[in-house]
Amino acid sequence: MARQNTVFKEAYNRYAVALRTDTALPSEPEIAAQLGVSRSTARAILTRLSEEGIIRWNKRQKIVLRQPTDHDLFPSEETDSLHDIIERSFMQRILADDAAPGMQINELELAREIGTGTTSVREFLIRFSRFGLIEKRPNSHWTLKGFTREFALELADVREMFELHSAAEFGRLPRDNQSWADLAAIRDEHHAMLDDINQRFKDFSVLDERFHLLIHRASKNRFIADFYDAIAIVFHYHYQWNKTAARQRNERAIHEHLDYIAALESGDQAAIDAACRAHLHSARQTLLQSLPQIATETA
Amino acid sequence: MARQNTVFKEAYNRYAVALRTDTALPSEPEIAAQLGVSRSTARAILTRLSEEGIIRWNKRQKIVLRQPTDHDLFPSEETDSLHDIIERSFMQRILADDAAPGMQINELELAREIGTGTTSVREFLIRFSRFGLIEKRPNSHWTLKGFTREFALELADVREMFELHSAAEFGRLPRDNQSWADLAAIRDEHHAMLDDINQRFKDFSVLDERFHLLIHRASKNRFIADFYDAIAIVFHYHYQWNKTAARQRNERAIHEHLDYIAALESGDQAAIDAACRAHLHSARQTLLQSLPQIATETA
DNA sequence: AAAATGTTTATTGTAGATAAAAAACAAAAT
DNA sequence: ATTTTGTTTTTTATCTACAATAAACATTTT
Repeated sequence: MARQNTVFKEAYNRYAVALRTDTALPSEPEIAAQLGVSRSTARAILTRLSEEGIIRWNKRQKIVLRQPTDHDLFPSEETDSLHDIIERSFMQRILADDAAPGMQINELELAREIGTGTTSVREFLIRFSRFGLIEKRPNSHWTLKGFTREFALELADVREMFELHSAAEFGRLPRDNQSWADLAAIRDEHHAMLDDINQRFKDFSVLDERFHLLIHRASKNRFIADFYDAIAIVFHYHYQWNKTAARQRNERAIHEHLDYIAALESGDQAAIDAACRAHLHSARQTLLQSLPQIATETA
Repeated sequence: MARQNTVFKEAYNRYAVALRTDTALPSEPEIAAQLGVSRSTARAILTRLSEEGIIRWNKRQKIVLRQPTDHDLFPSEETDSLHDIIERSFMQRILADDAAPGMQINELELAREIGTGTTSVREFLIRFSRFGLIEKRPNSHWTLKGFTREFALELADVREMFELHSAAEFGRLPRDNQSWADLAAIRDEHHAMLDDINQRFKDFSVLDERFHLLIHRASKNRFIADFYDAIAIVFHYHYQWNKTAARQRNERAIHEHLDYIAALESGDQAAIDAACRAHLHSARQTLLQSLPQIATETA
């Protein structure tokens, strides 16, 4: 097998669930653009929908005959991209308790375990190496550096430098910039979450990511944006496996965010700096507390 | 061909040139450690040296019979690692005048031109992408973002944040730390270069890199260190193709370095901050002036 | 016993092949 | 004339295979 058609299957599912009986579908290029795939893939979707009797397709005429059922969709195992499968599987391994810093990472073993070829694993590891959690010795194995206290501190230091910079830039944005409207929307979502904190505290991490991403976008700096992507992925998996005192921690963070947002909206650089520092300081504490207690760097 | 034996050939050359007639060679593990290769490769080297009549080898006895000549060495084309070949070839392309920002990068075409497989090119591009000069659209081509004014400004911003941080950390190092001795040595080299500036101004870039690397090491932060690696590679190629007003520019930079070093040695954080800012400001100007004038981002 | 050499095994680095997906080209319809 | 559909070509993503290299194991030497 050279390549799985996961792009097709995933897009097919996405398109099928949105279909409504008796409606007419747009042109092929439009469908392709909607789904973010090429027209070739869009046509493959239409072909399959037609074969399954879900639409009647004749050149420009595309009529939805019936609503697709769950039975028509591809199972979720077949729609995940190989990259995502490897990422999940790998993160699970390195965040597991038995993954000690200094451990060797074997490409072939990983590939066999995941049920994939070595090339994909190699490429994943190369991409992943920019997060600073693994390191390669040339012509030899990868080494797991691990989610240690040192890692957390180094990450937090860079994050603070970048976010102070981005926040200051944000404060300088002209008032008619779209980001101010986005910020106001996010502010309102914070209030809404706070009103129903007991039910919704679990949704905070998504909101948190959106908030910080908005701030970092203001810097218009590709290195800062890339670094925040890395942080977001690492945190995503880390907090998924380490859910401690989430309710209280998140409520506190929401209040800090609201102070921070108010400072941004005031446009007062000193206030922005202070509010940003306050939040980053407590974010650092949260991160350090979430670390597995055993893990210390094996220099 | 699965893999070229460039590791062997490069290490063979390195070892051969250091041989002296009538000396005895150390044990295999020791040779391997000296060269930074495995014992397997070290043995391959000894085998070849023996076959060529350069040494007499019998178990522990390894006597150098004759000095190897240039004729005994492998030609330099055969000793470069594939990664280096691809890197050079690629940098040449993207720094060439006809490489306009927004241009597509074709893996297969690049591979054919370099005379290598696509896998190696792909892996190179993935690694190279962290420098922010190229970008990938999933399932589609790479795009050259190019050495533009935007790139230079974003790079300079991050560099300044990191170096101000590292310089402050350097100032806090205990006086018995090895870095202070290294700094003094580099200070002396600056003076020596200044005394003979007309002859030696071309060697400045190497000294410059060592100086800044020493500072960044003080931060003990893997993200800062990695970023400086990226800067160093980009600058290495960039200044190789853009040699403008090197004499004057370098002399000025040496003076700034000496001020900066004096500030570090004083331990006065305010002085360090000021000297660091002064140098970074002029480094930014140098970088901007070295840009090709045509290149502006195609958003 | 510890270190060196001799031998075998495991792992990485790279080429080549192939299906999926994108992109380009050609013909038809508004 | 522009957009849409039909068809072909190009390019990417991924698997498999294999030589180079590293690493492990076994034997010998000091």
